[in-house]
Amino acid sequence: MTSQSTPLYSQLADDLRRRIENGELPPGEQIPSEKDLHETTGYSRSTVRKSLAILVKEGLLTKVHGKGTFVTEASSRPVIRKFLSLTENIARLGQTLTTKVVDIRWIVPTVEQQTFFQLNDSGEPLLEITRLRIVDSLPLCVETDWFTAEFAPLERADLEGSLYQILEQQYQIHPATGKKSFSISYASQQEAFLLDVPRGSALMQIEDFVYGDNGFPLHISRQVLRGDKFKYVVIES
Amino acid sequence: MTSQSTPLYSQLADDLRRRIENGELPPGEQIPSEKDLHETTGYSRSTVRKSLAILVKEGLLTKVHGKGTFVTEASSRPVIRKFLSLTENIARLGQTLTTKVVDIRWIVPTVEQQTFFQLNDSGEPLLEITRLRIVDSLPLCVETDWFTAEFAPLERADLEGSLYQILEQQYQIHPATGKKSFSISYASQQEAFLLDVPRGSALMQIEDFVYGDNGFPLHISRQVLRGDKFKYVVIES
DNA sequence: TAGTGGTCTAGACCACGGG
DNA sequence: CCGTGGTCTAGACCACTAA
Repeated sequence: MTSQSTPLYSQLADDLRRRIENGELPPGEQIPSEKDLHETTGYSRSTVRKSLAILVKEGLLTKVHGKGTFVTEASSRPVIRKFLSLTENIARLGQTLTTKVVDIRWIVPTVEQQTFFQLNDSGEPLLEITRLRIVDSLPLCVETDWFTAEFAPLERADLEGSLYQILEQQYQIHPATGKKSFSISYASQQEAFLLDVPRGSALMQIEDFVYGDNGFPLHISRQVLRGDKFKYVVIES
Repeated sequence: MTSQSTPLYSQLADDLRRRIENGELPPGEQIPSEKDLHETTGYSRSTVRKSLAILVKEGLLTKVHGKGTFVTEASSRPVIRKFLSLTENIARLGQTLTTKVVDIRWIVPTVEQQTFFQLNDSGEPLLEITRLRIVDSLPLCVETDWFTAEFAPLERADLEGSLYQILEQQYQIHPATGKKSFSISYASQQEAFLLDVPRGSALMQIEDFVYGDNGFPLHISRQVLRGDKFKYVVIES
């Protein structure tokens, strides 16, 4: 009854994720066995297993064959767990993330952007949002996001928080899959100013091409961050 | 009959992967439907789906609801698909990767390394292998790998190819899960020389803490690469 | 409407860990 | 030995795409 059309395994995964982040299921704790969850939820074991697989992939749960499933120790959790989740991940580390909107404008898409968004040559512009993200008063990164006109209302949204949350709550869209690339770029004048580094400094550049869970292109994101001050960690499995 | 204890879904995934890399299933081509594969292989649809999920995760296949499953276009494939797979991924792009062993030595582990490998304070040394990897005569990265004494025979192996292959063939161990981190470091004298860049140049640093499929710590790898010349791409799903 | 992939079930047997 | 997670099956119904 939580919702109508979201799959059962997503609902169960969301529920467990919430209980983990609440502290109800603390790190190191063994969670109920698949059989238990099957019985208490009424879902089949396959469905339960699919839920757990999601959380294992996110690094929140660890399975041990023959023993059970455990909440991953905080120390070995990925710092950044999924797309656009800077906000919550920073919060979990007990640090504060503030966001300042630097610029919002409509731009003519590049060829690469046109391809990704499957735009005709109709000259449809893209919404470009540039924000500065600051951790504990230290500038972390300059993030630029591009959206299609479909998301025009974002222009008037409160962008000083988590874009991820806005997308979920106002559009019922969850970033699902995507392509992420890492490279090095050098600080432009604006980036140097915002990040408080010399112009031309080496920055880590992370580009995301993100699809929503409906399979359609959602947005493009480009972050440039001070790679000397931060590490970007991902868990693979 | 392909093998005895490897799961059916792995066997099917391996088979399809081989057919894709052979060119038998070219990029863009639609592969047989899940129902077809179920009938021709005799495996259940769930098992077939699990195989496909693996290849989708690796970026080799793309599913489209209502249409079918297709071999991913080469242009949108991840450059580096899994741990230690530089060799095969470069090969797929039609480029040649050569490797030169720079240094092999036994070193005293750092605290971080001791923790990962679960070493006692017995002073057990680690095998450190440093190699230069060159793509089409352009130096790509300096890779340093650390192993426990268990892998001492590596010292006398042919290290000018794929470490990944040696581990699979001689130790029957497959890199499975791990933690990867991205940051920026600056070229040391040796790195500058090997990569043909000025000393102090910004390099992309990728650290891997890799576990084998038996769940035990396998090795640590550190790569520093010319982030101005290459992008490191990962597919998320 | 026919064919595709997406979700879900109920049940079976195996492999591993620890008493 | 028991309880855990890992693999696998046979079948059902739904949602999407395209003719």
